[in-house]
Amino acid sequence: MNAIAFNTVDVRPVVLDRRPATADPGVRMNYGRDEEIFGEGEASRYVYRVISGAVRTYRVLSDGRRQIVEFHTPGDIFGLDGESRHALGAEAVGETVLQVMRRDAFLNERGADAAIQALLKKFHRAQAHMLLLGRHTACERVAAFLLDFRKRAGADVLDLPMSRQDIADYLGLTIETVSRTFTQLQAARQIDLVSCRRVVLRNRQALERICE
Amino acid sequence: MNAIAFNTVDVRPVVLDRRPATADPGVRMNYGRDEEIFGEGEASRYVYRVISGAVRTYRVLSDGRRQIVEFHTPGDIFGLDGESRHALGAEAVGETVLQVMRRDAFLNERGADAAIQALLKKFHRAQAHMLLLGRHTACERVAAFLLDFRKRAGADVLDLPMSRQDIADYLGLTIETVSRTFTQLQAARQIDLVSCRRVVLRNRQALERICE
DNA sequence: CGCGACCTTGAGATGGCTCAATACCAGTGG
DNA sequence: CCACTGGTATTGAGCCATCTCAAGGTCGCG
Repeated sequence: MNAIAFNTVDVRPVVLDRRPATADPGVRMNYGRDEEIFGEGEASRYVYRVISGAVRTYRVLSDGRRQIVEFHTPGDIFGLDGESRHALGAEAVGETVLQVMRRDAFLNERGADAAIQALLKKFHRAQAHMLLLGRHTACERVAAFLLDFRKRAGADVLDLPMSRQDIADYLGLTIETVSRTFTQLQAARQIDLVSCRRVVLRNRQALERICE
Repeated sequence: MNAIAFNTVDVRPVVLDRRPATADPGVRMNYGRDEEIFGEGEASRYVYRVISGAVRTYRVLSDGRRQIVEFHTPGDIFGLDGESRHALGAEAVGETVLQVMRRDAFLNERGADAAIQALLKKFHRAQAHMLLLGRHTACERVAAFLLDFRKRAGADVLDLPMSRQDIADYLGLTIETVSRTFTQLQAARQIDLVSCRRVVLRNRQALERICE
């Protein structure tokens, strides 16, 4: 089980904030490891905010190839993909707690501003990810991935909640290539693999240089 | 590296236009081939709708690698990337006419609904593109690209406005691979290369099968 | 202690890349 | 009308980053 509760930090409004009558304060739900939150093609009625844990959103091709579109960690909002139906599937990476809101409430009542901000942010991330997938080498991808998680964690010691396979499917690589790249970065003294899920960044600047 | 030009700019604001007080119907502007519409990092004050022609939005790495994030054809809206500054650059692919609107007007006054719809659509496309870049073969990418343009054109005869280099940078391939793949598809009787910019789809179903 | 899930490592195969030559085509000037 | 030029596209040959296939290794847990 994940002893890796990604951040204890930031527990946002642990309080169901007081909010105008109509607005949906959000219900909390718990999900276990690999549990499905919603499936591709399913009606999209809710929007989710990660309270703790982590979520992956993904698409799969009929032959099993999978692309993880994004990992969501505490504070992130997801579920806005697709119009009336989800274009992506979503699963909990480890034990995860989510705040669930009605989608229409989020998009409308609540003042569309929050929705627009969330969407702009997602769109921005999507662009960066495209550049990564289209034009970066394996090493650059892994370095960017680590730096992204460093940013979320706020510290150089990362407890990655996801498996190598998840990372591979996120970066558009194979599990073997991801593993080898980790090993390489360790050999280059840029990271320390304390365990396979625990990575310490030893030389952040070098990693940043790799990504340019 | 990319064959991006330094062609002489051809007069920007060909436009004048009576602009009603608040509700912004949009000013029209013309752009010449390869002319910059906005640059990466530039303040993002406007949102654009393509009237005619085509636009590419892209990012470049310092060493010249370029990823075209999206092609925009008539009816498409772009310029919503980034928050206060553009995360992408935008250039006219060929002679292009745009309708320009103030960004804040688009996002607010105008009823955020249009903005949300546009963003959701873009986000959706971005996801599909990630799957393409991360998990598709060269052949699948080119087939998907052609089908995407077929959809926009509404006919099996496509007049592609962009160069092979543009296509390559959009699909995360090299120009040579794109060229070879076109040749292959022609050999397989799935397309006809009337000229390098004019492609006829001879067997759409086969192409769809390639993309699954 | 042994099982199962996951990760790492090795060796060989390969798709797409790089480098390089050639072809095409429109414009230009002789 | 043709030769020349510059930009773009195609084709070929060899290479290399990443993938595939396969064999161990590690670790948590019953």
